[in-house]
This record gives sequence, C-alpha cells and structure tokens, in this order.
Amino acid sequence: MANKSCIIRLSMYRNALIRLKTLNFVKVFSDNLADVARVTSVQVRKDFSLFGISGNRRGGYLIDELISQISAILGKDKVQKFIVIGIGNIGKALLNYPSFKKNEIELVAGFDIDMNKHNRDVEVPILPLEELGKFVAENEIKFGVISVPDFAAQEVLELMFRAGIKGVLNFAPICLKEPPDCVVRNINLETELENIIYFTNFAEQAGASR
Amino acid sequence: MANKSCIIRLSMYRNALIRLKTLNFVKVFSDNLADVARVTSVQVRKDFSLFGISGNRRGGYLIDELISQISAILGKDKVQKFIVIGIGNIGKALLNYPSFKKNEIELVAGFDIDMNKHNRDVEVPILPLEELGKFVAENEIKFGVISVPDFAAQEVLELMFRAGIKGVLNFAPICLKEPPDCVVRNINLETELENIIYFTNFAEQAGASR
DNA sequence: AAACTGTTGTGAAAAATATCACATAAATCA
DNA sequence: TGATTTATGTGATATTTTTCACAACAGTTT
Ligand SMILES: NC(=O)c1ccc[n+]([C@@H]2O[C@H](COP(=O)([O-])OP(=O)(O)OC[C@H]3O[C@@H](n4cnc5c(N)ncnc54)[C@H](O)[C@@H]3O)[C@@H](O)[C@H]2O)c1
Ligand SMILES: NC(=O)c1ccc[n+]([C@@H]2O[C@H](COP(=O)([O-])OP(=O)(O)OC[C@H]3O[C@@H](n4cnc5c(N)ncnc54)[C@H](O)[C@@H]3O)[C@@H](O)[C@H]2O)c1
Repeated sequence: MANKSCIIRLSMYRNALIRLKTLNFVKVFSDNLADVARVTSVQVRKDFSLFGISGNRRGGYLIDELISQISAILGKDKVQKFIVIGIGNIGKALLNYPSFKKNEIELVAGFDIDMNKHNRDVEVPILPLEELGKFVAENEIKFGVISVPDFAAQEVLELMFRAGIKGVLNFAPICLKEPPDCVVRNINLETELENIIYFTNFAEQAGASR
Repeated sequence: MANKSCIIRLSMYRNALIRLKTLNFVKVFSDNLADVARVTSVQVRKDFSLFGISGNRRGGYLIDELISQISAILGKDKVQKFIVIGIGNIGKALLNYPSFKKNEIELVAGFDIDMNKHNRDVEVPILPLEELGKFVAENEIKFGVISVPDFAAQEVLELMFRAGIKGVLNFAPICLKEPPDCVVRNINLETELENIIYFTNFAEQAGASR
C-alpha cells in the first residue's frame, strides 16, 4: 500500500511539525510542510490522503492532531527499543546521540565481542555477544542496528534473527540477505559519497554543455 | 538519464566485483552480481546497458574490465577529496574510517568551530572554520560532509557553497535547501530507524492477517 | 556443421510513483 | 445571503522504474 519513500516523507513531515510546534505554530498548510520537507504540496496532501489523514478545507491542518496521527502510523506512540551490535566508531556515535530518546527511540544496550568494550555500570550497558539471545527475549526487543565489520555482518544478522529481532539497520557495506519476516535496511556511506561524486560531476557536465 | 538508484546499484556492483576479484574470480555473470547486490539479473544487465557496458553473449563479464568501466562512470579513476565539517561523534567516526581511502575517497581535513578540536599535527588536520574558504580553494576541494548540529547545518552549507563545494552529504536531521548547481544528499538516521519500525510492524500485521 | 545450451541485450509491457487538474468545502467579504 | 477566495482531496494523467519476453549470439555437443 504505502511505499518506502512515502514513509520517509512522513518522518520528515513529523520532524518539521515538531520544529514548527516549538515555534508556537498551531496549524500548518500543506505548502508549509512542502517547503520544509522539500517536496510539493500535492505530494504532502497525497501522502496524507493515502493514510486517511485529513485537514480542514480551508484552514490547513492542526499541528497537534497531525503529529499524533503521523506518530501513530510510524509507531511513535510508544517507545521503541533498539539494540546495537558492534560498539566501534559508528556504534558509539549512535549510543552517544541524545536525540533518539526525544523521539521515542531508545537504544537500550550495546553488544560486542571485544571484552574490553563490555561495561555494565552505565545506563546503556555494553554486553558480551553471548548474552544477546537472553537479553532480547527478556526485554522483548524487536529492533537492532548492525555496526560490525563487513565480514561479520551476515553472521550477526542471523544471530539477531534467531534471537527474535524483526527489523535491522545495517551499516556494514554489504547487502545482507534478509531472513524471512525480517526487515533489513542497508546504509552504505561509501555508496552515498559515490553517489554525490557522480551527480556532481554529471551536473557539471550538463552545465558545461548548456 | 541515469537515476539515483541505478548509480547506487553501480556502486554496489563495483563493491561486489572487488570482493569477487579477491576470491580470484576472473569473470562473472549478471546472476552472480544480482545475488550479491540483491537485485534481479535483468536489473543488472539493464543498468549496464544504460551505460553501454557490455559483456560476452555467453561468457558473462570480465571482472577487470567491468570494474574499470564502472569506476570510470563513478569517478573512481582518480582520488576524490572530501572535507568534513563538524568533528563530533559522526565526524570523528568518518575520519577514523580507513576503508574510504581504499576506494579512492580521501577525507583530507576536518573543520570545527570548537577550538579544542583543532589539531594540525596529524595526517588529517582539524582546522578552524574560518580557514574553510582558503583551504577549499587551495586544495581544489569539490566535496564535503556536514556533521554539525541541525541548527547550524544550513548556515554551514551556504558557507561551503560559497567556498566552492559542489557536492555535500548531510547528516543533520533537516532537509537542506540546495544552492544552485550544488548536489546535496541527506542522511537521516532517525528516519531510517522509523522506516524500519514501520515496515516491521506492517509486515507483522500482514503476516498475522494471513 | 547442425543442433543445442546458456547468457547477454533490449524493446515492449507492467508496475510504481509523482504530478496535474479540478471538484469540493470552509472562511471571508460585500 | 450570495459571491469570492483559498485550501484541501483525489481521480485521471504523466513519468519513472522495474520486469517480462525474446531475439541475438557464442560457445559446446553430437
Ligand atoms: N566509521 C565509519 O565512518 C564508517 C563508514 C562507512 C561504513 N562503515 C561501516 O560500519 C561498520 C562499523 O564501522 P566502525 O567504524 O564503527 O567499525 P569499528 O571497527 O570501529 O567497530 C566495529 C566493532 O564491532 C565489533 N565486532 C567485530 N566483530 C563482531 C561480532 N562478530 N559481533 C559483535 N561485535 C563485533 C568490534 O569489536 C568493534 O568494536 C563497518 O561495517 C564499517 O565498514 C563505517
Ligand atoms: N551521533 C549520531 O548517532 C547521530 C544520529 C543521527 C543524527 N545525527 C546528526 O548528525 C549530526 C552530527 O552529530 P554528532 O553526534 O556528531 O554531533 P556532535 O554534537 O557530537 O558534534 C557536532 C560538532 O559540530 C561542531 N559544530 C557546531 N556548530 C558548528 C559550526 N557552525 N561549524 C562547524 N562546526 C560546528 C561542534 O563543535 C561539534 O564538534 C547532527 O546534526 C546530528 O543531529 C547524529
């Protein structure tokens, strides 16, 4: 029904709305959201229409209502717990990032094979990989992040899956084979940089030949 | 002509090819690449056809040739220099990541407003923001990464643009307004996590009602 | 050397996504 | 109260992207 980019846009709208709310906005027009999310206003309305979200035929949308409707769709009406496997550069950056919590995303534990990284005496403990299954079961974790080196990623994914994890964000630069009924999204930063290189060069050429 | 996801796939194919090459593969079939990049083999061939890349009607593709052809398209036939603005968690993670260099991407300097972060006595120096313009001009930098807090991101982008940067990867969780002839790609990790939450819940519901 | 096999390459069809065009509703004004 | 203005909501249309179907081809077998 809804497509991936539509959901990404919903997230962005929600972000924008929260921002606008702190500026004491009470209602918004699809045009406002379009500006902030860098899309067209029709796109905004179409996205809403897809989820049965509606505003007032003239007065736009009430921010509070809109936020809670989008939040419900995105599962942000309750805190969603994540674990992070691989507490290196990326893993640490994620665990240190305070804003997730503000948006109902809670990183509840890290896991690593390197025992030097283990640490139970902090709010978000770093645990040995062996405890993954137990922890996931006891705390009913559904989501996780993979930030281990590429060669370990597939193996870690399978471990997570067996533990009961249903959704994974992967930073390792390989395309993981997703187990059945498990959602995996790959983020490949190198690929992103290459994309920029390509389109920058391309734009230059196009510009030059104009 | 070529679309964004096609270029992303080219990057993935290239990655896969390099991986296969280290396993002493000499040629590949579109099927092999499809497996590694998790797409269909038609997609692979179609992507190639779009760029006039062709193989042997029966024997697949010669890895070496293929790598160099894709590399040329992606601008990987020479080292591409990037700067990073904002040397916090994410900025540091990027600068510490050794694999960029292996793939012709070189992070040549970091910039920060916090003078405690400045450091010239290392391979990749961290410089004050004031030196951005000079550095970019002198070193002919075209690309950069934004890893500053959200409220500073737009301002930093404009600074980079005025300095002559043409392509930017942005980690701040806002949609930046791209200056003319400047390519900007936004990575929003929170949005990615929300995406996973949505599609995991969605898959569960679909599964349950089956 | 003809038949066969397995893979590429691509125009055509299908599916997914975004845009357009405009009817519809609410608020304001005359 | 009726005309006017200004958004929304959405079926129809256009565009983009993927998949299908199959011809072209190069080896291999008989
Ligand atoms: N750092 C970056 O900027 C960057 C950029 C692009 C891609 N990546 C990718 O992101 C991933 C993480 O990068 P990083 O820089 O944080 O790596 P890192 O080497 O700093 O950290 C990896 C961590 O994973 C742990 N680990 C290794 N094998 C494990 C296993 N089987 N189970 C659990 N933990 C294990 C290690 O002990 C280490 O703490 C890598 O796949 C990397 O290729 C990172
Ligand atoms: N760390 C994460 O896991 C994470 C997750 C999601 C999003 N992000 C986003 O990525 C960006 C970077 O995150 P982070 O965790 O590395 O932040 P951070 O706070 O650790 O680092 C930000 C750095 O930017 C510098 N800075 C601030 N204003 C600046 C300016 N005008 N010019 C130059 N430097 C400036 C600060 O001195 C600091 O060193 C943020 O926008 C954040 O919202 C980070």
